[in-house]
Amino acid sequence: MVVSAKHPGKPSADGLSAAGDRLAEAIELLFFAYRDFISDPDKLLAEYDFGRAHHRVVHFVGRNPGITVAELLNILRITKQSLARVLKQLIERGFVVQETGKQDRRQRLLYLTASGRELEERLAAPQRARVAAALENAGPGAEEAWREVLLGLVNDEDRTEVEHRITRAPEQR
Amino acid sequence: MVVSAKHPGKPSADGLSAAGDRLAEAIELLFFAYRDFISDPDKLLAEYDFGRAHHRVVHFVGRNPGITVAELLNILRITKQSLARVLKQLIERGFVVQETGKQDRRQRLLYLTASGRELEERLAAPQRARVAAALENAGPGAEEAWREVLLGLVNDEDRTEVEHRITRAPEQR
DNA sequence: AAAATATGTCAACATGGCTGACACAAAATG
DNA sequence: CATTTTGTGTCAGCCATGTTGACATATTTT
Repeated sequence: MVVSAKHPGKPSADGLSAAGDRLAEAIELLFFAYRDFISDPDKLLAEYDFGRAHHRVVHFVGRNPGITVAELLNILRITKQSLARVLKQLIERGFVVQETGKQDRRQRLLYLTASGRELEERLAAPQRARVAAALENAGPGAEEAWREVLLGLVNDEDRTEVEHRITRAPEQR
Repeated sequence: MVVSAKHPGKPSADGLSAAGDRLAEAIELLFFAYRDFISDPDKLLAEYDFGRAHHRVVHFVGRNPGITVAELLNILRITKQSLARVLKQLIERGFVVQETGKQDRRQRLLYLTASGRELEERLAAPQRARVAAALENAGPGAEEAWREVLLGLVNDEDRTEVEHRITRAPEQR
């Protein structure tokens, strides 16, 4: 094979810089993995007339009962107007409830209802199965390495918080 | 600490099912890692008045010179109408060129121009740096495990293709 | 000659981001 | 106690990017 001079091929095509491509491959792999990973719950969400934004809220409220709106915004990194749209629907349709904060009565603490927990469980099941299968297939020890790399991808200034969030019991309010 | 009976806490809060939560944590970690990973190129894209959709096209055309529209659609898993919108802009502004296929003259083979390659490089740089830092920090051997798990997350029916795509030289046309 | 394929395009619509402005209650501060 | 700050909600409008459906054209395959 000859790589066209007019249109250079991928760097590795000439066999000279294959090693330098490993990063590009890793980046691509992350794209493919995420593409399929988030595709799981879509059909189910459609049944509820919900979208991926609803999924994220249900997930993080489920994992952090009593989370405040501000904390949720900090996790999702979206504007409060964007969050309000989906949150309103989840509340109206009885998947999420709000409670006024005891210490700080300005806060609206968010909780899943029984229906909300059921939805969360149904959404999480295929993703858990997918991750479990991938981890099992990769053998023992792979999970630790995998998690360490993912954590390393998080912004430096957010890493501590994420680290706590995925291990810590929910903060008290 | 006492978990409210009215609003059950996360499963791990009672210390009884912490192990079962590992999957949920892994799922969350994937969310956080991807959230920050894709945030890198956004500022740069804004300078060009482009979005993430343009980024994806530039990336995959750059990595697969001469890729057909159909192949690109299969990678991105979007409709041809969605692709057409961003592809048209990339072509009009001189980042991508099309060439009629030699064997099959119906095909439009896609290539980056010099500007396109420059854009691709500028977009990829921060992501490569992020991944490189995460891998280095996780120590030797972590990369292999990380990749294996990510590959395991891909749909069974797509795994072989993805595997080839991230290692193989571009197919001939 | 007819059918299938690769691509392009038009139109309309939905989701979920965004900015900017404003309102209100509660808490924190001087 | 008066003032400022904070947490939240909401209205209005815009934009990017996904969707479906229909149709056109050129080319290849049958």
